[in-house]
Amino acid sequence: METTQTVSGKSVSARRSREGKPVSLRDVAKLANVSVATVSMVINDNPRISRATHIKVQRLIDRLGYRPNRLAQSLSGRYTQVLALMLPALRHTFADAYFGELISGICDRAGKLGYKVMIEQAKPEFIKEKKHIDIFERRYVDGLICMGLNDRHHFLSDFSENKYPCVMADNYFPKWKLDHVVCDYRGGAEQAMSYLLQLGHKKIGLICAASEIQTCRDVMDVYMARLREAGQNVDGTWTEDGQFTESGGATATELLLARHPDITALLACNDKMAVGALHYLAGAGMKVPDDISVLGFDDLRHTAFITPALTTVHLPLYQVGANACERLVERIHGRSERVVETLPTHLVLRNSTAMAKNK
Amino acid sequence: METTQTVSGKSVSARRSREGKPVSLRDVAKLANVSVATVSMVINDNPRISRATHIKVQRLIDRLGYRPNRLAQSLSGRYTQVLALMLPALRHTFADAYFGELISGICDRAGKLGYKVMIEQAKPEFIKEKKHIDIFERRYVDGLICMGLNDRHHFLSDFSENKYPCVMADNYFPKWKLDHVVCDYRGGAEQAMSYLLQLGHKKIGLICAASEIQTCRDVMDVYMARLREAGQNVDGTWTEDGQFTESGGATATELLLARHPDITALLACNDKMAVGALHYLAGAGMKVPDDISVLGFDDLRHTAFITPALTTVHLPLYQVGANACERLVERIHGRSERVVETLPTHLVLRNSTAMAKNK
DNA sequence: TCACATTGGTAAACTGTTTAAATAGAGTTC
DNA sequence: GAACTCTATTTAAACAGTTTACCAATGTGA
Repeated sequence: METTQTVSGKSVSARRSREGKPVSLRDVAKLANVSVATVSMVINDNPRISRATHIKVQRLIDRLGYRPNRLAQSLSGRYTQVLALMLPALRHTFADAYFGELISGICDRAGKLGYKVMIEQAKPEFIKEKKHIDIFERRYVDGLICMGLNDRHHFLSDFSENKYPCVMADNYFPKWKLDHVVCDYRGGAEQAMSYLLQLGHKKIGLICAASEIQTCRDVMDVYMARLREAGQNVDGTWTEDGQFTESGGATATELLLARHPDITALLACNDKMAVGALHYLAGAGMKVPDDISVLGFDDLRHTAFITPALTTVHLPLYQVGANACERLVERIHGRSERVVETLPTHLVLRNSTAMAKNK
Repeated sequence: METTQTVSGKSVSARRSREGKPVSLRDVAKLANVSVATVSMVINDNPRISRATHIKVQRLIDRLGYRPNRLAQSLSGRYTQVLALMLPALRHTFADAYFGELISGICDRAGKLGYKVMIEQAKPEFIKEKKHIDIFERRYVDGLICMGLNDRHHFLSDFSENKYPCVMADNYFPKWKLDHVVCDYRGGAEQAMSYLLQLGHKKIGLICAASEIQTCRDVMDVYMARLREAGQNVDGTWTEDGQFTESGGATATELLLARHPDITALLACNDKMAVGALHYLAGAGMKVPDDISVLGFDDLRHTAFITPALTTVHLPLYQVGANACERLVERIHGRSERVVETLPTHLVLRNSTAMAKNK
């Protein structure tokens, strides 16, 4: 009783004990007449503390509004409970719905697993100064999720061999042994090509992008294979780089149609380029899907609302993000086998595709 | 010389001294034959250290690849050099290009100022558990930038009176005295309305959104005022809530046209709703801009590529993010006057608007 | 030549937590 | 009643830095 009274008479509801300083473990310990170790064990629900002590200390903690300092916790503990997200250093990376979906998945899952998420961008000087290693060595984070990177990001080799917990989201790199969670781009390409061929299209142009990205090469491979299977004689002139952007997609469309005016369908490696294609075609007075079909990849939310609504391969990006996060946390907790996870895609039929016209 | 040899003979290029542990300040001090205080001062460029010692120690630091542990630095120092971003807990927050632009601006500027950025979402339980205060008290971050919040987020009152450094990005709350950097929504609305009136439109519908958001109310105010000035007798039936989404915008358009079939122009409070309006109109067989004009707010990048390309009020969101970040850092460093910054907007003319038809 | 200031550096205290080892005390066994 | 367990708790050493008070060795002025 004595103790309790002293306590309530002191700094209760002040939240800050010694002039302005936040309440610390020591303050709680002193007022509870126990050692700091005891308080620490109470916070961490250590079963070695008796029920009575636990309740007594917990009550005081609540009263004082004590909150453990996470810097100190991380410093003495093994983990920081923070993950980093590595994004490419593009002009307006975050305004891109593709990354947005991945990030949404990651953040939601990270929150559920008790992790905070920190943002990093793979700027040239960031890599040059080895900051990607810094974030681990200086104890900023426990793990890293990378996205939007390509074969030229050699720094990724620093993460092979389990040196630091790191997972690739919707990307993979055969030349480095890294964990990854990706969409099944080959499967998606199969679905897209089967559908277009079924609709009677034979002259199909491909708007691809960076050949330094494996998933993009996968789509190209399947595209070539399926067309050759169908007896078409495709070569490089049926393919054009759209740089993953709307304007790039528009330009690529223009070039492809200039070379092959008889094209009846276009397959784009992402939705932004497909939107660019639609934009160019509208400007050029070609009707989609009557004159030409356009098929995208991603299923970004807003492409359902444009005119014509885009037929596209749905990529489970949110899920990829969530799973990547989950796998990363497993790795942080000690899993040592490499993770290679592929998530299925499906076709979303809308209004930008139709039967091929007999030209 | 003796010392140098010992050094090179020991753990140079190992980066980890005592079995597996990373190099610490103490390791450097020992090998350099100076005190830890000296090494600390070298790292922090403290002028009390002589040129000679500085060079000697710095060389050793480079050789050993020593990196100061940021947890320890932050624990003993005043700052963490981390900022938090508070986003609303929507379904796929990050896939939204509006937030994306703000975030891009914040991240770029934060990086330049030497800050890391951490993500938080204002989920109900996050607020209930006072986690928004936790991030400060538990020393996760030095400051906070909020976006996409509204009048019902009462927890914001915890940030008035300079309790913790916090800045609102593209939002403001008359009822709480908070720092903010916003776009000039009133000015933008003036530009939009002037333009529509100039084109001869009189029957103008407004697709607004959450009335708990001041910037939205600003647009509505100007809309009403300008129409009344023009002799139009507007009331609530000319306004419909589109919930900031494409589908909401489509539904709002439908309702507005059902009530007022003579509407010749629609003003939407954001681009997503404008896109939704275009979507509905295309489906309903109405030609934009011939039958009806549509004007948005935001200037999201992709709205230049849809058909018809959207006329919209450009909001300098990237800049708002960057400035908010800058103001926040100033506040962290001690500025005490409140910041209220408004950035100018401008109209971007594209193809979704035209002269009013004489109905 | 003495008093005093300046310079460059060090030892020790401090930040707030975790955790391994030590210990006190109660309960059991022989 | 001594020896031996448990159990609950404490002590003290990490963790890896920063900061302050202090000290020795110079330099300067009267």
